Amino acid sequence: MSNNSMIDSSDTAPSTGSAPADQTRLLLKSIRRIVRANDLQSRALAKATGLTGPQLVILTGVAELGEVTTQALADHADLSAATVVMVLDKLEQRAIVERYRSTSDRRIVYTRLTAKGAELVNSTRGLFGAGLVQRLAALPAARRQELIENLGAIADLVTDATKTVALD
Amino acid sequence: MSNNSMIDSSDTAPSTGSAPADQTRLLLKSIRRIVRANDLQSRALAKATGLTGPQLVILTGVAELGEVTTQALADHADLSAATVVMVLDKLEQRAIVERYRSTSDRRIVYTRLTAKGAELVNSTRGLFGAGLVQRLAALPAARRQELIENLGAIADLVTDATKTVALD
DNA sequence: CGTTAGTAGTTAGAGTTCGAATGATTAGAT
DNA sequence: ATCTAATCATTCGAACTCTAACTACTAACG
Repeated sequence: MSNNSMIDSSDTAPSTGSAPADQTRLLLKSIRRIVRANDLQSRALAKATGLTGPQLVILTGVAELGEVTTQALADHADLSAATVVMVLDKLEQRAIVERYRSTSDRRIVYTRLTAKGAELVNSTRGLFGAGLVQRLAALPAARRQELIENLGAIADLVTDATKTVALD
Repeated sequence: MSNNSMIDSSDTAPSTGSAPADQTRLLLKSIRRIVRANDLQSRALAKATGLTGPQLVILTGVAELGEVTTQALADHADLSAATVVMVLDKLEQRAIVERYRSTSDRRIVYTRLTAKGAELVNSTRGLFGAGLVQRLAALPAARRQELIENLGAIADLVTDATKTVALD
């Protein structure tokens, strides 16, 4: 199970002493695992429900936010506006949402659920991360809270770190 | 800032009582943030170094594992074998790695670094997640440890949850 | 030996994602 | 009033990812 491969870290460790090289590697590994799980989950969801992960995310976003602009939806879903547009195109084709331009400012496009969309939300919302809910529920409340808070902290950390790439 | 949109949670909450619906939503949100940060970081890295995220991950994997099979690399990097092959194709084109078949079992393909690849690893390894390292180093050691352990636990959780999609 | 099953790697096809460029519309300055 | 700058949404091009075939090869069993 455990592979202590004894990699030569040689002189990679800086003199600062804190040098969490192994910790960083571990963290990056966990992130990749999470990213992959997310992808796999999305595909499985698509097969099971006909809606992919992002489609469901956007759909839920529209359900929660009501009449909503594209950009607001992008912020809410943590996706770029371009991606949101693509997802909305598909949802609109299937008459799950509808879009219309604001009359006061014709640049703005609002999105809202159709009746069909509202139905769909109710029937699929429970499915969204169902396995996760079960596993979370199995944990003590305090532990659950701890995990979620720490995950949020990590998200802050990496989001922030995105802004620092190669500043020499 | 806070939008208490008063969504009708109506009867969605099961009778179990624990029902961490909000917690789940929060967790999924954090996951999407992490996924996105990962993507953005990869693109920024590509622009800065000419190597994309996955390319660097695989490259580092080869550096750590030495002579390594495609599948072992896939496991190490948390990617499918297909993706690894595609990445290796590109790295091989650029003479960063080389591949050769095993003589004892001709199905097996080993990958190893070229001299050029070894050089590249040394020059870019520090760049990999540099922003993250800084931010981690700024934290107290105990806190750092806590975050990393909990992230690992989350990764276990979601990896595991992938196997459960829609079992009624 | 020869057929069958299993394994390692690869290719094909479909889907997501982003940044950059574009079009339309509005707000602001002169 | 008009010209310029900013804003919102969208389209375009490139990259990554996966699963599901497919090929090549080895092993196992009669």
